[in-house]
Amino acid sequence: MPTIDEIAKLARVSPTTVSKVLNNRPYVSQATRRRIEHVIAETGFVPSQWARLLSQRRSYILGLLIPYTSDQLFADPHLLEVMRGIEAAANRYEYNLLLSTARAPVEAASACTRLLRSDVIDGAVVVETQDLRAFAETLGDRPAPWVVLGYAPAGDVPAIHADDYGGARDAMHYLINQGHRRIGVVSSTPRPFALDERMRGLQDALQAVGLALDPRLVVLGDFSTVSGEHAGHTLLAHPNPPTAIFALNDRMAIGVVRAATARGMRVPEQLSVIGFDDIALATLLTPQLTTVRQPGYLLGETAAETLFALLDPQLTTPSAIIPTELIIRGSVQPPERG
Amino acid sequence: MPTIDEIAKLARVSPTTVSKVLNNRPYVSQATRRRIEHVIAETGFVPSQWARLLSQRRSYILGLLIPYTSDQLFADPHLLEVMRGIEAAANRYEYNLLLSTARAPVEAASACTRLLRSDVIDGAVVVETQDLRAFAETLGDRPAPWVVLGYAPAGDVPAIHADDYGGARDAMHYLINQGHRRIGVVSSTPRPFALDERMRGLQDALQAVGLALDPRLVVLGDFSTVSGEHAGHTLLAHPNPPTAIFALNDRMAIGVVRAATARGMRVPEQLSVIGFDDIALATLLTPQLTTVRQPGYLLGETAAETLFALLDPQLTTPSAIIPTELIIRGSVQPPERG
DNA sequence: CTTTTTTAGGAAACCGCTTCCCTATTGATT
DNA sequence: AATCAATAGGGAAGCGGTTTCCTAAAAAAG
Repeated sequence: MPTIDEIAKLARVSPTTVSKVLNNRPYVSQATRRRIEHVIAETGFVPSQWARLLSQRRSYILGLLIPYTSDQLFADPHLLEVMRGIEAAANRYEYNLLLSTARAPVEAASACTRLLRSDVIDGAVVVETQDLRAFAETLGDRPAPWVVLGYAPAGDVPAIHADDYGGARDAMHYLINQGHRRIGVVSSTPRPFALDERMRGLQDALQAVGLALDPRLVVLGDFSTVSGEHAGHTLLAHPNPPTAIFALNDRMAIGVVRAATARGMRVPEQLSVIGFDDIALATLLTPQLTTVRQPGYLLGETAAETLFALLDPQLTTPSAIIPTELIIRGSVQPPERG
Repeated sequence: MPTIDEIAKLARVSPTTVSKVLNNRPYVSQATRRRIEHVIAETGFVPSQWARLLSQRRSYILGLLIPYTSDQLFADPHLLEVMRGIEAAANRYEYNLLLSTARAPVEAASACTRLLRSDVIDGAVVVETQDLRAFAETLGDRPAPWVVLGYAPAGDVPAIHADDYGGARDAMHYLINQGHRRIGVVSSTPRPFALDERMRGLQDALQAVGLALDPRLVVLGDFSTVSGEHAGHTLLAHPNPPTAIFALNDRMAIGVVRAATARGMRVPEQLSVIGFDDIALATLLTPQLTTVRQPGYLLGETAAETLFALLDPQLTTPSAIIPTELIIRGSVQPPERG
């Protein structure tokens, strides 16, 4: 690989002049510029990023720090959708994406910390995790700017998340309006802030009509389809089973549907199911899943845009809440008269 | 962010000695080492990657060059599975993954070329693309080592791919054994090498029993579900429609099933459908899709491992062919007597 | 007790590019 | 014709580490 000095020598100019050409700066004559460009094309010279960045202090690399194991990441269609949004935005700014996942949940924080303290990336989108608060504190002096995708641990870092509260409230409201009174909930543990918000939203919807959540009808999963299936069985085995189940994400909702089917129950005739996220799979089921749409692409895009704004010191970047939308499809109907 | 000089000053030593400590080199006394380590911990110092790499010539960043638009990437479950494998392997070697997709198909090659010629990444896994041959030629002198995921354009770059030929041959063989004689094929355009191989495999299976592919029963899609749906309609509208359809990837197979259903046909009773890839969705359909499993995770993992071996100059790394497996589920059965 | 080897540590060059600042030439202004 | 501004280009000092080479002190060998 040639260096700028060799190019300079070949073009019979100084490295300074070559640098000017490389960076489109003025004060180079047409003739010289052309000569240098010709040599560059000839040799296939690509300036060293490292060296360039050492002096320029920009790597044009955006970190995407996902404190999960890669298995968890790739199993989550919603998160992938978010990633797609981030990718698109990064692309628009000619940034590359550096993906960092954790080998084990434990070491997630330290890997993120290292990256944010280092100068490899110009900034990062950090996906919310349990110990984000502790994480934020270990960051120290002057980390690269970052944005959290989820709920912020401290006040000073912008947080981008969907309107989990409103979405869950609307969904529950819809179930109530359809006539359901015994409603099961599949939540999860450990519970990120987003799920707290969803729980709060659905409880408020219940309270608004004088109902309350029966704690025996709340079962915990871990976001996966199989955990939803287990949860479904648990709920349906109840002596007085619910007529509707609200799973706090779509994958678990699919599990619930599967559990119901396995028990010979028909959805939505004998059991209404509602999910959260609106992943692509939701429309491929029969019946198609009624759910709350959380626009993953937009979330990712907004997070990245917020970060890019942050890279420009004079801009202030606010947190953002992305609206959700109730998508009514075929998995909910009024309960049968028993 | 502190620099090595400041650390040196604080620890009352020279930068050289600090560097020794940072890189675990000998010739530093216990006392001095401890003192320096203490200062480093105190200040939260993280050495600059850029600077370090300028002299060390390793970035510990692996490129994943996917010459598609990010939309195409994230729409392809098989490719995501491959990515998961690469991620896992990279993680094992403490490498980070730099994801580079193309904004437009056209500029894919140039972006890849730039990255491979630059020193940002230590090496790359390049997903096969149409113009890979031309691409390989523009690489010039001494690009970073790379591995192609798919079929190699030239002899000297290792290529990792599944046994597309054998998989397609086995699938077709199975259809024939089930008694099918009029078999439709949904291929694609532009056609990567992998699809050539699949076509070759299925044609050989037909020839082995004295049959030939009816060119009127070959329809082209573009890998997407909707294109499969179109293809399905086209094939089924044929005056003498096929009794089985072999879609050369699962997404198109799903489209075919959808088309059949829309026309009031039952799968597999009136139409057998077989796919290729075995994406997760294949088991969620009713009927579950019979398909050829292409182990995406293993493919990705193998590609990454091959690349890491390549990074070590004394090792030679061969290409690899990953076996496929026919997964028999519910979407194929013998044709009805007409 | 001298001589040789090993250990501990530092000075300075270097990695490849950018940038600040300086000089010489050309063109525009008066 | 003299003055001033703009243009073209280069020298050299960083950026933040690593590495080579050197010296002095301590340990081992004779």
